[in-house]
Amino acid sequence: MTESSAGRPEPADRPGSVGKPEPAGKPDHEERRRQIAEALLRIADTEGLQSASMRAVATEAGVSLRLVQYYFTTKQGLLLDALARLGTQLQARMQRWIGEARGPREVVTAILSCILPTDAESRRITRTYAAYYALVLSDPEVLERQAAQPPVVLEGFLVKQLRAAQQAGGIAPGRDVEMAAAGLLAMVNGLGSSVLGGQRTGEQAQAVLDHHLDELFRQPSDR
Amino acid sequence: MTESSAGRPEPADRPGSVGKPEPAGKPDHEERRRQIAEALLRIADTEGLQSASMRAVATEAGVSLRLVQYYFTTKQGLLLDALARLGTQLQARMQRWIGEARGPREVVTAILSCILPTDAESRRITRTYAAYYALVLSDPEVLERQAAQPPVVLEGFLVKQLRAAQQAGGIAPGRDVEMAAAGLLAMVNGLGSSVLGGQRTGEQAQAVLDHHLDELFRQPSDR
DNA sequence: ACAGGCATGATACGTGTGTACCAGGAGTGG
DNA sequence: CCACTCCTGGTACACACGTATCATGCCTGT
Repeated sequence: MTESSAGRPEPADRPGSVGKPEPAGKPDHEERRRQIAEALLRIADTEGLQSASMRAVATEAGVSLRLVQYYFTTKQGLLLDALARLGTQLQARMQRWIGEARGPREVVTAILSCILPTDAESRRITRTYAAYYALVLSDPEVLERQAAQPPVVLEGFLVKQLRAAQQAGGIAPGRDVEMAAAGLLAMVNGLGSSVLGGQRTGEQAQAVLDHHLDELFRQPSDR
Repeated sequence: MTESSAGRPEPADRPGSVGKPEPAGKPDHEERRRQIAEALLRIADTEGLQSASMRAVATEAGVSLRLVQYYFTTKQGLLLDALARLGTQLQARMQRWIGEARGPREVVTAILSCILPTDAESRRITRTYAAYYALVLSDPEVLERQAAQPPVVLEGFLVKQLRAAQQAGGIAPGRDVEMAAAGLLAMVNGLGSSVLGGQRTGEQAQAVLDHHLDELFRQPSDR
């Protein structure tokens, strides 16, 4: 049952991008898979994963049930593939945000606040991740690696950035940046949950984050 | 569908605690309900809510399916009742922890670290809450009030304690205690998620929390 | 032109679900 | 003793689910 998302036949001989933009003969496998997986993610976002049956996904994607079965043999395969795509989307968003940042402090701010559900895209991503959360917890081994990788590598990256900011003099040298990184990441995660739960708006969450970043980046001489 | 957990007939004439500890004639309604609801929570903890069918709950509780139906007419009723009980359990645990604390700082520490999944009881409670999380998110209005109440009142209480600590001189007067409370609570929530996700041990999460509490309670003269 | 395989549609199957129905036992007030 | 209400067991129903099966179209290589 360790079926990876690359377990399908996957013709392997991609004809490249030569002419013929779709003569309705050979459909683009990857495009189809994307279309179906995103339908699943859309349902997970709006109605939760428990409403994402194979039939519902097929309807949402505008294809027949058989097609969903064809491109993703089993439901678990579909769930895993969609989760991987969600991870890719988040990663792309984060790199986009990081790219616009100048200097270590802005990079740190970008990393953290790009996860907060403040705009439509991040709300969607966060809600969808939340939908997967319970599933990942109850399915111990299979999904653990797939989903537990991002957080740990992200935390390492954050530590690196904080250390850079510290050496540049933006953070007091006495600070333990590993502890700070772990705390900030957990805080952002928790803030996201509270926004999704309706106890806070995205702007309020952002304000809390900003406040703590100000606190972290305050020089001892500022007081 | 706004059926509260008190929607059952509820004989209303509790005979008090007079003699007859159970002649197998009239069973104790509340005791039965507790037994069944805790079976549901046990399943939610170990296998997730999606495995908590009426039949599974009945088997786990050692009663017939009909009994579960009898005491909780509908499944939603059972889910809500069990969630309310879970909240009560967490509240009881927290008051127990707070009771052992002397001084405002210890109260704050107790509030926060009693949520962290470090011992068996808190692991159980946290996992079970996590199992409910997706359900609450996808069911907007019905469950929102039931579950969104604790966090907001808890945050208010935390603010009060932090302010007390601040006036007692334990926290620098310049600190915004409301922001600090929101951040800490979110951080504890996020730390709990990471422990459940297996990225951190309970002890490591506790260490992160302690570090940030040290930071918050540090006097300006300490540096 | 013809086989062969890829792609897709319609439908069936077995299972598990929440809930409803019916029948009977046990205690109690008249 | 007789209804009467409160409990409890067994079972049935309708439905939704994931998956499997059969059949057919359409493109491609030779």
